Amino acid sequence: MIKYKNALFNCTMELAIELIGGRYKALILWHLLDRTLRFSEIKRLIPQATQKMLTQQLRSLEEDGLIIRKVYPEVPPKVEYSLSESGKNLKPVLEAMCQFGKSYVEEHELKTQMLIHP
Amino acid sequence: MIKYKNALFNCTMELAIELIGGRYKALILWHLLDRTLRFSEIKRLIPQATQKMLTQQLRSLEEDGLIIRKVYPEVPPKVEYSLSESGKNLKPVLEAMCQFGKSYVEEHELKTQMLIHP
DNA sequence: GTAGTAAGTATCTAAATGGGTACTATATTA
DNA sequence: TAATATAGTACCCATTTAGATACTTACTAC
Repeated sequence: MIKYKNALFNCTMELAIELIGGRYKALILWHLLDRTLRFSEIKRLIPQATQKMLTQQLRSLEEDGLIIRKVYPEVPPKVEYSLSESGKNLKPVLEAMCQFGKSYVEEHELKTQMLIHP
Repeated sequence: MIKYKNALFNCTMELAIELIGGRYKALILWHLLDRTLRFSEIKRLIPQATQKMLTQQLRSLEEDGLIIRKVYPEVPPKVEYSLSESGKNLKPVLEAMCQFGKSYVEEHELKTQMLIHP
């Protein structure tokens, strides 16, 4: 039994789901694996998420100590997000997920189409 | 770009999240990694989920071809769930998640307490 | 003849999630 | 003088998700 933030988890798997199971969390972490990103860059990388959603997910990831939020006291604002040490531990998970997705696409012969980006 | 069930995904990671991101999906798959399970066994393993939720998640996993549902024409009913070949490809993901959870518990010194089971 | 069983479905309600729009700050640019 | 840029917050509404409860089937045990 694991206690975290007034919730009980029966196994580490349940805790892991709680930590990275959010709507866009794994995707954000995946992008941060490459490098530190500004808020606007994340928004551009995940256009299907609204600004509110991104802010929410980023705050949650920060609270759980998976990412680090660095605010520069400038105008216009500049905020950089990067992976914490805990967050970096997610690398095997994220890479395995990506690999699984790839194999799933191949097995199920999902049409992969390139779209020209303006 | 990947097209799956009338939805578009920008990368395999997004698809993977769609497939295993549901409330109890990863947990169900994790338990099925060990062995085939009857519905009632899954219910016992994940008591925090209602029957409706479990049925829903299991149906979704079946639709996505990650698990196999075998119904025995008996009364009372007997239904067995097992991993498909696609589902078995999730093993590295699930094991990495579990490992991450473990390291997170250690790093953050979350009290792990044993509860006596009646 | 009643109770219990396994794996559900149906229905209703409550709570969480998500989207849209408007608003904020202040320095720089046109 | 007005527009632009960034990283938000505030508010309202719609949708989705989740929970609780009752019901079903047909066989077996009591």
